[in-house]
Amino acid sequence: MPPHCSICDLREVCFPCDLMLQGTGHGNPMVISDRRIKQGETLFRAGDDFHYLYTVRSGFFKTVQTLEDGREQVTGFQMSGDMLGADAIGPHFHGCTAVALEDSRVCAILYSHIDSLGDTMPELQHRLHMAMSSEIVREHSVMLLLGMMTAKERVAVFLLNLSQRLKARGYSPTEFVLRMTRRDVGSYLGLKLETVSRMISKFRDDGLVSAAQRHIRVLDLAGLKRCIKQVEN
Amino acid sequence: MPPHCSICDLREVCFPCDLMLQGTGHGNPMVISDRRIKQGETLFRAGDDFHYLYTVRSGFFKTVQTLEDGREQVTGFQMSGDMLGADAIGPHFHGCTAVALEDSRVCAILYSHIDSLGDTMPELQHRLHMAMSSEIVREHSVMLLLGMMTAKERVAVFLLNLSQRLKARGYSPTEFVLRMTRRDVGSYLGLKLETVSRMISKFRDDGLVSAAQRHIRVLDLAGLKRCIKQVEN
DNA sequence: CGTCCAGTTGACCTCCATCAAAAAGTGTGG
DNA sequence: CCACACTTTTTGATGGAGGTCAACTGGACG
Repeated sequence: MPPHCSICDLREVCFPCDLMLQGTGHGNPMVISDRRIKQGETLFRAGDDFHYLYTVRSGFFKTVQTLEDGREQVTGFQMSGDMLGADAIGPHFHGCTAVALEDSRVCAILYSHIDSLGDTMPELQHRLHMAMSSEIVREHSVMLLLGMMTAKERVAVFLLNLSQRLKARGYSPTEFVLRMTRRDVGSYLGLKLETVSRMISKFRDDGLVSAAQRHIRVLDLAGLKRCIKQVEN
Repeated sequence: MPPHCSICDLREVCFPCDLMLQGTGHGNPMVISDRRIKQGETLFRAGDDFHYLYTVRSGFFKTVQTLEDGREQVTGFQMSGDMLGADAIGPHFHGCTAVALEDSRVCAILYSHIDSLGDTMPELQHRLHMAMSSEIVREHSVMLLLGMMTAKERVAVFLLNLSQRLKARGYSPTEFVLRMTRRDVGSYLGLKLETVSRMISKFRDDGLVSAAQRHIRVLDLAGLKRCIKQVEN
């Protein structure tokens, strides 16, 4: 497993950072880096035993939660630096399925080692806390979105958030390709795919974005932001 | 601060359990137990500096998240044993406000000590992970509720979930008093208070519950469960 | 006893879901 | 390279679940 954290592009955003370099001393390397997942394949499935936390090295994932009756919802989209699998620490098995939306690479970190390494690497523990806490914060904002926002606002928030995250990773915040279908976007936002399509068309008609299928160009960032918060409650 | 974890009723559900007994060795007690919060008062407010994680000893809280434009949503209800404040670990300040819905008591645990105590108490770290992970799981299920369920299903899920949690704490699962207003319930479920009221009235008309204001008696648990999953998607 | 807030219920309306059809894109095998 | 099948996206027409507005009821409390 060639690439180690010290030379990883994600040192700044990946939660274990380069703390893992020295391994565990148990004879096993703590990080399995550069596991590859092809587009459409799963990193883990709901119900799988929990052993590893993952961080995305490159590529794009969605996590899907399923209800007993078969209904399912996308609970998140993960890109480079994002953590996957933390919801499995409590129950000891994965509650959602992680699907690669393009060919991707991940690092896998053996959780049992993180959990028992507080003594030698207190900083590592703290970073895991930070990552999990951030996930809770993110989910609170999704709850606000799902509970309080109109369809137009939801799609605007989605695009702005994606733009923001791409920018933070050095990509263009104004021109990008969606890796997920309208159905996935709708599922994440609590909308039907037709509604997502309509809202994007509306943004196009209003001159806020230019959109051809999954290729999005944001023309008026401020205008998109103005689409939010125009509802009173 | 008289009551210590070893004699606490919540040993089984409270995440730090009785691991805290010995204090930190820094001269400060690690746990401030039995802090009292009166009905209507806040334990912390959005924007407050983060120092303590809390667990509810007795009473009932709601957490409220606010959007820039003033819209706000209830993101959770917490009862004995539940943790409060974990969303502040990452940002170092609280993102939501915790309001006591009845006179309540909490334990406060100094986070900086948890964070630096991995060496002496690895089990404590793991329990914090578990608690945070469980919160993520819970929020995933709320996302499903907000994104996929009808008003009737949401209210049924809410009542069943409350019943379940009360039962786990030794209270009657079929007869209880809501500590929150219809507006709070609606905010949590992404519904208007009138809709919540209508759904409860409907359950009453269907003989599933008897409800007089906040006093709820569940008459047909199985019937309530059947209200869920009758939607196809 | 009057005030105030929470809760209930009704009438109406709006936003988004649903259903449908066509267009555009993608992949596969001949 | 093209034909064909299949998926994704767009757009229109219609309907329904839940929001909005309003009136009324009933406890709680001074």
